[in-house]
Amino acid sequence: MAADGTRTARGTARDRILDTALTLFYAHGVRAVGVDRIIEESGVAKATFYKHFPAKDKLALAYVEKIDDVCSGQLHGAAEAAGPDPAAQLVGVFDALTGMCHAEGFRGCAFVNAAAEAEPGSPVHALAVRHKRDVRAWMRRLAERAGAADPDQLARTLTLLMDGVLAGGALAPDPLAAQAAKTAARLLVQASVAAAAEAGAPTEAAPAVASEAGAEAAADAAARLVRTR
Amino acid sequence: MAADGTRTARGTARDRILDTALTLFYAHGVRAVGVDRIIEESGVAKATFYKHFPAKDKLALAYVEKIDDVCSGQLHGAAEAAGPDPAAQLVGVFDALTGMCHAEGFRGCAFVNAAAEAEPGSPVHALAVRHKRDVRAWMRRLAERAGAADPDQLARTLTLLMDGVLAGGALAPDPLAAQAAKTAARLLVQASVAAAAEAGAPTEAAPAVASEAGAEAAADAAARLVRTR
DNA sequence: AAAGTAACAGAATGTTCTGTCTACTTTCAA
DNA sequence: TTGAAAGTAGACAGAACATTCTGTTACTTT
Repeated sequence: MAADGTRTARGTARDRILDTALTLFYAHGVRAVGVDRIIEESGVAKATFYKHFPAKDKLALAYVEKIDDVCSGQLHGAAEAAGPDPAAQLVGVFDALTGMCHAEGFRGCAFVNAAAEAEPGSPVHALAVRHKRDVRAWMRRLAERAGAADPDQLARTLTLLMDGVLAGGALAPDPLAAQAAKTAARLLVQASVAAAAEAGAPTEAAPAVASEAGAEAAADAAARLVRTR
Repeated sequence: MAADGTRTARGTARDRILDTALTLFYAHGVRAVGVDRIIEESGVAKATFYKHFPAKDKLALAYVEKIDDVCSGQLHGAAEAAGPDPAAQLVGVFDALTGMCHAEGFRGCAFVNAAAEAEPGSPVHALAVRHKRDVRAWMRRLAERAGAADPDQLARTLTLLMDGVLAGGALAPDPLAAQAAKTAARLLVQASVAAAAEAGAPTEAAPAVASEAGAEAAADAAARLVRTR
């Protein structure tokens, strides 16, 4: 075995450390897991550990970076799977949440959890902030392309729903939460798109009592909301 | 001073400990704050500390209990301030979130943060779960009294928004988040109530294309959603 | 006046954790 | 073949942390 030199059981020593940290940090929290345990469970020598990660903080940062990659990938994947229509993609994103919530050992949003343990100015916290900002910016672009009346507002609201599913999911393990969020998202997207479809001046128009098109679409969506699933 | 015997600067020794813990635990996390620091900052003797809280875990539990009281009080207060109409109360709850987000040192949902550091079976975690469940049950009752088409679904969706504001607020300090959530909540409540107002059979009716009343209300709300603020 | 209670001050203990250091082994490439 | 690179095993120092223990002060109740 280990025909490729520095690799043992699975992957590089660095990969094993990071994989182990991913599991343990997410399951128990960054502070609750000592380096000794990571070293033992990844089957690596202590010197090797500190060669790759000069301090525990660096490993924590690498952990959040990895989560960033994985999470963004899942969101983008779910959006693409919903087809080419941006409005459908905005709704499709919520399928990724369903997957996350049903994953074995789901324990809420890794960014929120990690940030809860990190000091507000720290690299880990900053990275978590950036991740959330990037997701919202991405959804804002989707909302623009979908022709939403106020892309900023829509993106904000949808990311609130997403955060709610992930964060709240750690406490109230409600399998219907993601479903409810998706249904609400569909309503919000349709209402925003429909309302924009007619109001010529999108910003600060008159009292603007929405006319037929918007009303019908919103009502249609509302009816769907009502019928739960 | 200290005319009442066992009290020193402010309140009982126990109160001072709990107050200090409230501040420090929320600001830095439960694990990050040592008992020594709490003892020092609350100006209490070590023996006194361990007399009131036999272990740090007990203090952590008391901390979450206190947060439970405070938070529930704020939510109920905001609902009452919105007047007697249950639908208005459901929306008014979101005013409490605005207050929380703008409070000095806001760092997200204390329950989510505490749960992130606690093991899933632990008392602290269980209490956080119960809190979220209670809030949702309370909102479900409000939704029932408001005549929502599906109170369960509506309560679920609204609590998702709330969790999103609180949890996400720790990362992306967005002052408009609570506002956006409230706007979306108003839309969702109106849509649900309006849709129920006409469908004789509330559950599994026909395709039920919503008629005037629901359409108008939903559209009105949609228009408001569109105009951001 | 005596006893009881609640608080104070701070030393001492044992565990846990991070990070360093020494010494030996394996692997690949020059 | 030799030597750099990467790894293994584990002892060790030093800090932090939770918890216990000893002894003192002050006020209240009997």
